[in-house]
Parts: sequence; structure tokens; C-alpha cells
Amino acid sequence: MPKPPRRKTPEPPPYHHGDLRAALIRSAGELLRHGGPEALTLRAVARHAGVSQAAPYRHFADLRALIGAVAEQGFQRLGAAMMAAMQQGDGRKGFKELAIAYVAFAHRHPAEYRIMFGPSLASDDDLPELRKTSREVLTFVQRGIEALQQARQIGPGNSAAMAAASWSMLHGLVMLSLDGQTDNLGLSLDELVQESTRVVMFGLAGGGAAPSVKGTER
Amino acid sequence: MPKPPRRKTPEPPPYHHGDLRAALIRSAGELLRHGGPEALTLRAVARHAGVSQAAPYRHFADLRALIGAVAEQGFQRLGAAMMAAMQQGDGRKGFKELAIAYVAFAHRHPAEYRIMFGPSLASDDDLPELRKTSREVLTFVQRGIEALQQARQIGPGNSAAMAAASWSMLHGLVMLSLDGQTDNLGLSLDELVQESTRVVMFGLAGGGAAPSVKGTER
DNA sequence: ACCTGAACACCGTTCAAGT
DNA sequence: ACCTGAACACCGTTCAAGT
Repeated sequence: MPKPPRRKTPEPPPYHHGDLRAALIRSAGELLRHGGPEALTLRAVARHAGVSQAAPYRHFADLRALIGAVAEQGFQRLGAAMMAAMQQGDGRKGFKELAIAYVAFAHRHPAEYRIMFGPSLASDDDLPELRKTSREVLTFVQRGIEALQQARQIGPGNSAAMAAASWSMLHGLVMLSLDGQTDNLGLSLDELVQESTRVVMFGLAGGGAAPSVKGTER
Repeated sequence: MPKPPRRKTPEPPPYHHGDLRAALIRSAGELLRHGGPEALTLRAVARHAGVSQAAPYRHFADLRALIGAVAEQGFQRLGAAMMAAMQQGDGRKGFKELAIAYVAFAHRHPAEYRIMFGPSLASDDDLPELRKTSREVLTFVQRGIEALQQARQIGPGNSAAMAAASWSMLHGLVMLSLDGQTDNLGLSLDELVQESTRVVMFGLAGGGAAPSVKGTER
């Protein structure tokens, strides 16, 4: 096989093998898609990529680090989908599209979504990249809130608290529907998304987030 | 050791061993509490209960069935906590207490809560008991909604859809907070619960769930 | 600088065999 | 009727050794 012309590349060049790290992440994604979260094992990923079981340890400290990389990619894609959706309209319309896009992403990539919020990554203090990327999701929601505030479609108030409530609604709806907990209710997923979005937007409009709150006896 | 006096018992008598099934569920709960969801393995449970690794298979078809039994117990306890909370007040007060109790339960038993909604039980079509018990959670929320409607604190509307939205909010908030996604926001969990409950109650009051909805282009 | 082979300590699950 | 011991096919992870 002919060697490719080797020009001086400014980017860090691929590994001798041909960027095994990226190949492993790709393999992980495929296993996830076809076999769900349980199928994502380090040995299976190595097999799928055609390397020995020990090879991944050159690129990832352990299984959790690989899962973290997959999740990070997922958060990036989710963020991109949210951003694109928000740009489809102003204020209320943008917020609604954001919600629809969020739920659609999760239902299009259920295993990936589960990994992103799975117990193995529950405390990601040791994966700062992932933590930063996942935090951007909240930022996107917060932007949607602030757009609503600027359009005077909801009142002023703590936009971070409002964003947390909105994200909770979306994440909860996604999880419960993926778990089948909303089946047999006589309601389609679309209807549930609409109702949830309606509740959140009306709820945000009424009152206003209290900046300081008396503790609810825990 | 003296044999206990063996009187005729009307209930189905414990197993020869002394109700290993219950002992296994108890052991599973303890492993969960001390080691999290990852620690819940069939072999570890057997060891903890002092039986051979194969013994659990006399009582559970597989690991999933044991997890299902643990989850079922969790849903029962959660349901009881929700019911008790609702009785602490009418309408709005009851609903608020319900929300507080829900989040408190999850944060008091984080590993158990995760198991209840974990991927291994995601489709529980084959565990009808669990499915029924978990469905009761939605029913409790729905009762809270209907109490609000009867007290005219929210308008009429599809109470199932409203319950699904409320549960989504609670479940989402629990999951995100357990995952640490609401840390460093300058907001305590109590504040987030208050804000979320406020949003939901205001949101339910405004408008009304449409019984039939045009599809949101999926 | 990157990868392999072999090993260790774990899993879930099955099955003959024990009492 | 209930439990054990041994086995099989998997795991994650480590480490000397190869190129």
C-alpha cells in the first residue's frame, strides 16, 4: 500500500495505529446503539476496534474514562441540537423548539442519553472536561429563559433557578418516558412534551423565583 | 440449641433456612446503601447472606429479578412517604409536602432510588408486580392534582397529563441533583424544590391541559 | 511510542450432586 | 424442598514482554 504523502501537519499527528483513541470512542458508540448501556464493556470495545484487551489502557485510564469521553461527545451533540432549535424562533417559540429538540435527541439516542446521566458518571469531579461540557446544557436552557425574560413573556427572577427547574422537567420527562413510565396513559410523547412545556412556561410567568427562600424543613 | 415451639401457623411458613428470600433482599439493601448500585451483585448478596453463590437462584430467576424485588420495596416505601406527606394538608399545602417528601426520600436513599429507575429495569414488562407498584407513584401524584382541582386552586384539565408533568419535574430534579448537576449554582436543594414546586403549581393553574393536541413534528 | 499475551480477581449462570 | 461445589464464559485491570 502506498504511503500517503507526509506533509508537515500543524495539528498533533494521529497515532501510529491511526488514532486508536477516536476509533475506540466510535466503537463504544456503536456498541451502545446496538446493545444498550450494558453492552459497553472495555473488552468488547477493544474487540470491536480490532485491538487487544489491554490496548485501550494506553488511551483511557479505565472504563469510566472511556464512558466519560462518550458522554462528553453526547453532551456536545445535545448542546448543538439545543442551540439550533433555539434559533428557530424568539421567546416562547424558541423555548418550545428547545424542549422538542431535547426530548427528540434523547429518544433518538436513548442508550447514549442514559450513559450521559448514568450512575458511573454520577460524581464527575475527576473528569473536569465532562463536567464543563455537561454544564453547558444548563447554560443553553438559561439562555432560553433569559430570552423569554427579555421578550417580557415571563417575569424577572433568578434565571439559574428557572433554568434548573426547566431542565429538571425535560430530564424527568425523558427519563420517565424512556423507562416506559408514561406508557398506557392515553398520551403520546408529543402531547406530554407540549403539556410539560406549557406548565413550565406558565409557571415561570407566574410569580418569580425568590432570590432568598426560607428553608423547607428537610 | 433448643427448637422453638412449633405452633400451627396460618401464614405460609418460612423456608427451612429461615426465609432466605427476605434475607437476600435485606442483604441487597445493605450492599446498596454501603456500596452503591455497582456493589449490588448476586455473588456479593449471597456472601453477605452466608449462602453459596448458587442459592439465590432458588428464589430469583436472575439478578434482574432480585433488583426488581428491591426496587418494588423502594416504590412501596416511596408511595407510603408520599401518602403520609399529602395528608399533612389540603390542596396546595398537601402538594408541596408531597414534593418535599419525594425529594427527601430520594436523597435519603440515593442508591435505592437509582436502582428503582435504573437501566436494568427500564422495560419491566416481564416484572408485572414491579410495574404495578411503580405505577402507583403516578397515581399518588394524580391524587394530589385532583385535590388541587377540587379545591379550585388549579383549573380543570387532564389530570393524568398534569400528573406526568409534575412527576417529571420531581424525578428530573432528583436525578440532576443526585448527579451533582445542580451544584455550584448558588442554590440549595431546598430552594430548588421550592422553585420547582412553585413553577409546577403556577403552571398547572394557567391554561388547562388540552385533551387532544396537534402533533409536534417529531 | 504503542501494542500483545498471560495472569489475577472478580462476575452471572448452569448443573450435577448432596442432605 | 432447599442448598453446595465445580464449571463455563465473561468482566476490569495489571504487567512483563514484544516491535
